[in-house]
Amino acid sequence: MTPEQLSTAIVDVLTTLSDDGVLALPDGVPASVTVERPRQKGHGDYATNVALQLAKKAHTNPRSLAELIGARLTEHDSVAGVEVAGPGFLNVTVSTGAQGAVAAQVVAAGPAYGHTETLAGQRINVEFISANPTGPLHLGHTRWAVLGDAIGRVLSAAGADVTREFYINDRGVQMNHFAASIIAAATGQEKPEDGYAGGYIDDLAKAVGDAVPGIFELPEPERTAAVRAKGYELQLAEQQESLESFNTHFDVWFSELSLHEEGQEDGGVPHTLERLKDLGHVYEEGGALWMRTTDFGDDKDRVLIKSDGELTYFASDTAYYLNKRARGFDHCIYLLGADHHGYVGRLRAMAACVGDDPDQTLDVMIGQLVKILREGQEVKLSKRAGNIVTLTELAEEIGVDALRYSLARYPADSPLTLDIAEITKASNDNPVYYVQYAHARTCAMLRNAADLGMVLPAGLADGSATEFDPSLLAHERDGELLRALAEFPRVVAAAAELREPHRVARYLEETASVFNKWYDTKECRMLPQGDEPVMPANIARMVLVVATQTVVGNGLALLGVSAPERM
RNA sequence: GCCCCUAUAGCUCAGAGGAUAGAGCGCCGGUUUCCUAAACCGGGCGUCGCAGGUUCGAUUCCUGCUAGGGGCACCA
Repeated sequence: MTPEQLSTAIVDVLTTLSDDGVLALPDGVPASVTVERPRQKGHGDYATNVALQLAKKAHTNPRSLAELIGARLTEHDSVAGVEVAGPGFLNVTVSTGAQGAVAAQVVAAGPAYGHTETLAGQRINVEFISANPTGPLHLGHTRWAVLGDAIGRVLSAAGADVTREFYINDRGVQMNHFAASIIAAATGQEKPEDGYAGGYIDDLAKAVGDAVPGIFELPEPERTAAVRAKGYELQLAEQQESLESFNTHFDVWFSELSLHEEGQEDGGVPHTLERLKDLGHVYEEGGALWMRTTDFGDDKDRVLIKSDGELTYFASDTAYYLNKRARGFDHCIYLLGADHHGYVGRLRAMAACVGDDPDQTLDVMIGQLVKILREGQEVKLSKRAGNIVTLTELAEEIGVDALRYSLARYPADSPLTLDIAEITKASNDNPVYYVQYAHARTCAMLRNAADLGMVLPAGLADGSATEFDPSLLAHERDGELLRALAEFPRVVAAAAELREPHRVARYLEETASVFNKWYDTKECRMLPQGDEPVMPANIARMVLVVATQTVVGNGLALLGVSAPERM
């Protein structure tokens, strides 16, 4: 019996009581009730506060209501006992067989276990990183790479239709600075004011020259245009490769420039400006075109076209938003760094200006910045040469799994300090290895089981597995592990709804710990010892181990971290 | 001045309004004729920043303060 099934059982009891006229609920029977794992041993396998919640509405006191519900709930086949405790909690003990059956449910679901339909029907666009294609991705992008990717995976697992999108800022003066910097490096000139520096520019200059011989000898403005195009191409490819090798995948690489091209209907910049004018939210002042975002809570109005005729970044942003909406997305998630939090107000106002309710369609997540310690010293990021910490370097130094996991286990709004020494430690001190080890351990056990000729019972999916007796998982440790595994779908659903993938990581650490304790319990040995024959209890525990392997493997997959079979 | 985030054990941090607030690290001590000891067991650590409020119940929600970080462009 999973917590969801228990919740349903309690709702059924409430419905019965209500139908029988024993209980009067003015607002009707709730669709679901809260079922949680009590922190305290002795408070049952599961507890519900339903009586505390409903007592006032039902004009009774919590304890009497709890007694009433408890009496009926006890009759349920899967419920072994119910106690009323404290101010009116119901502490429920699940029957051994019903609890053990969870293992079969997990194994039957396999890679789909943990997936739900809680966000089914939602089309969600997750935009993250969205760096300028003028340099390598660095530490500042790495956290969003991990979180955005994991949020995408978790949303998909909750049934949403997800598109992960990278917005390429390939338009604007920075692209010309970029080209000028490459040309300066190639021709041995001083780097220009506002230019880009760093060793990667020298490398890029060489690569551009190799790719297009004679490119630096072209006359202007052909030279700048050609260098800009080739440099952009190479730099974008470098970003894409580094993300691919970081196990971070995008469905769409969206060019800002494309918003300005001919033929863009919905979401094209000219079209967007027309639409805004029609909607009456723009005005001219001082030779510039403004959007009246203050009508919708922004601090000040924002410029769309500068007095020199140049379009602002905000004009592209607005067009891009409309473009996403025109592509059918109900929710647009933006992951931005804390240094961009000032954008939240204008993005929301902009959505309101075009007739949307930002509470419904916009989800701007502001992530706090990451500090990194090397040998106890903060690594200072600087745009000056040599002081850039790139995603690729970090992944090489720390390892993709350890880096991803270390960033994924904290909520986005928590400021974060990563100590390189700590997260590169290949030991149980390091949560990533602790979790991966639990997975590797299940694999080792199952290899041994296979050697002994143990096979997983057939028919686990439809409950016809006669060789699996769930009531043999009767040890206290069996119950703890089963309840941990039963939690997984709720954790994934919560992670998706709250856009908090760190919940998956924390859950995995907890589950790995419960599994290791189970493993060290003599009474719960999965393999027969010596020349003992394989008993039904060994088979039952084997199902439990496969279930654990499934959950840990599925959970790591949601974080984009590998689940090794050996370590 | 205005806005956002944060404040929980010595350190790094979890903690969808629930019962006696947790984990890891660090410190001390133990466990292996037994499926991977990258594991497990034991030992102590707290005015949940401060003050009000909502609630049967607040570390959690609201308000005000205090402290730290970040942000307030016709930049990209």
